[in-house]
Amino acid sequence: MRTRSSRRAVGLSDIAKEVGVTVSTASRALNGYSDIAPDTRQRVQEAAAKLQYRPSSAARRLALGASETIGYVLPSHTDGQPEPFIAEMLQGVSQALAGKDWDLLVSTIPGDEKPVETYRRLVGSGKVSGFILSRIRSRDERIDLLRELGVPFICFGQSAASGGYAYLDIDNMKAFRDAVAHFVEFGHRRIALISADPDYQFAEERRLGYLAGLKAAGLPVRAEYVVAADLSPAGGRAAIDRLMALPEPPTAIACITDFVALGAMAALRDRGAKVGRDMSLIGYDGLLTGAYSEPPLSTMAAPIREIGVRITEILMDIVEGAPASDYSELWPARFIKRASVGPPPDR
Amino acid sequence: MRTRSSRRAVGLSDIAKEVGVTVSTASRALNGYSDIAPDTRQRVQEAAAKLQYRPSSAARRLALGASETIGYVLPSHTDGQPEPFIAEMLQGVSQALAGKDWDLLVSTIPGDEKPVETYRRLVGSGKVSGFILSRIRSRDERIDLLRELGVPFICFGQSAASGGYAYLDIDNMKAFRDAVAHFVEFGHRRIALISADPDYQFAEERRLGYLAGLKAAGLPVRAEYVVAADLSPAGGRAAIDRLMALPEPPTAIACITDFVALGAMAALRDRGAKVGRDMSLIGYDGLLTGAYSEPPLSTMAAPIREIGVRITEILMDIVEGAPASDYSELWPARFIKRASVGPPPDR
DNA sequence: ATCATTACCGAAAGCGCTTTCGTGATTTCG
DNA sequence: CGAAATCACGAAAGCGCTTTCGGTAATGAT
Repeated sequence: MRTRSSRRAVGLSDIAKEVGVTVSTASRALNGYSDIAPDTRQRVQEAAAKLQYRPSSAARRLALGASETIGYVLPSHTDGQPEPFIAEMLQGVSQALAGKDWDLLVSTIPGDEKPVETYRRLVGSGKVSGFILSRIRSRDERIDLLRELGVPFICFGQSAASGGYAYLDIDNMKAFRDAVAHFVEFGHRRIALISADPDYQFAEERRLGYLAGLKAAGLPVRAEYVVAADLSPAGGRAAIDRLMALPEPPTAIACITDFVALGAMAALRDRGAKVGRDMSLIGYDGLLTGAYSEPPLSTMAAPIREIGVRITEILMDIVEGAPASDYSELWPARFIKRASVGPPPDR
Repeated sequence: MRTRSSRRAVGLSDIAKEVGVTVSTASRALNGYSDIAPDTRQRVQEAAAKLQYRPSSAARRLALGASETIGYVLPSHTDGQPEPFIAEMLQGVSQALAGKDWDLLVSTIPGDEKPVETYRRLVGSGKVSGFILSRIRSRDERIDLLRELGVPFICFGQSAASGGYAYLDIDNMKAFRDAVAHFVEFGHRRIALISADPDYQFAEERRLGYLAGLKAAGLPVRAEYVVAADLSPAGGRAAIDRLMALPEPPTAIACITDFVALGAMAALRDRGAKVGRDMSLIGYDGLLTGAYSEPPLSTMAAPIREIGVRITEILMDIVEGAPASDYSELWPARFIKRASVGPPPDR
């Protein structure tokens, strides 16, 4: 039997007693009110430090009516494994939060619940005072809901809906325009795109970028060169099957995601095609594992972690009253050249 | 100017009013007290459902003195990217939590803070009522701290410290014994291990398993065949450099982690060695990307997500009073045979 | 020296819920 | 039929903090 810490957590009353003031004075001293004598404030602060005082977050939240926590609902992965960018994102988010002593609440959508219900529940119980949304859909009902509820949120990515909300996005169009341009530089003319459900706004933007790239190069658009895939390696595999079954297969493929590109690469290998020679590939995300594939995967990299940090800073501003519409940032993707791109094979 | 939902969140008083009882009755009705007339209870529940009542979590926590949230502190990755298993783990954890309406609080260790301080802070403010610990060290001060504080926790992995705490672990020893046995079956006799900081208990266990495997096969132990690496692809690369510089390099290598194995694979490729023919490799984790490397990586897979679920269930039990020492589970890793293992090259 | 400020702190209410206690109404039993 | 037991609910305190309000003492102005 261990001595179950019988000592209750130190509360405001403890430090008040220590200093010889009331809790209200102690509270105001700690919270920077001006009607506190400098000397008193000092003594309160010292006592707090000495006694290792940590305000009860529940009490604080109840009194304040604010939860000081931001929520992130994990995207329900279609495939077996969650997308790799999540952990990195969370790292950035919690890093930004730690500085202000806010919390990050991570949740999933229970199988028997509609997505919006999860958000509604979290808001209703006052657990969360702001959300980070990712994997935005062109018409995203989460945005509608949170707007209606008046709950602050920020999107990693944009929706097609009219503005008035905060977002931070990678310039998807430019990224894929650049990817195509890169292929073109190598002499490719039959360039395909493995995309995803066009309901994902980022997929749509990347497709637009792809089209813009073709146009800039004076290349024709071939409808059969754009295939939608699941956001997983398996999706990439399936897409390759379709693309290679074409009478005139492409010689280069821009992939919606590194994860997808990895699957595409494996499928090509199975078919005996050597990536970087028989087929060129560019992915998107900048996954570390992409650097270790064979061949290493060229990619448009997004600084997910930094995005997590920044997006969180913005969200905290909004929760504290800043107008959401003031915030919209578009960051460039960074092209990482590796060996998965080469000239088109000679006929 | 949107109509900032002026309607306050519906509270217990609202449903009490609706039904015509007091809040105390409503509360007891909702919480299953027996001194409530069945009819009254019914009406209260209906009103709660109708008004979409969600108890204020802050108020509840304050009154209850329990936070009903479990904490997970992200391991501070040495390398650039966080380890892939994290997202999957979190998925499992939050899934298990969702059922009981508990929360998952994710945090990081601020750069200027010692790890234990982060835990202490979270406990002190009453934000967390139990922790999930991963990447356990043989002498892990987090364990000491939480024990001293009397805070429930469960380890994914074991520490060398004496028992009395709950853990769930993969049978690391067996996994690596099996890996070696697998190599031996193929005729390998020069088998190496890329390990990690032996202060990680799992690294030590895997090393022990490796040694047991050698012994079972009557193979000699060669100290130079065991090298420690950073838990990243770069770590794998560096390890290969050391191993291949040996006068008599191994023909097979068990890798502490798939992530590490991927780096090793790339390094071998750079050296012109073909994995599966010139060198055999087995990893650990069962990462999806391992299936898409070239060649696909054989691995000892751990069902991370399920582990997350189970570990959370156990932790909740403990928080609710179950004795921690009752819980210790050892799960087997599942061997996934892919193409990275072949017979040793002929001399 | 008197009155209006200003500086500083205590008292107290309240955040929304849980839980103990007590009480009137109803039932049970000798 | 009266006393004891049971039932169903209301009243009220309390969780630990924040914040408004008021009051006393020290300061300034005249």
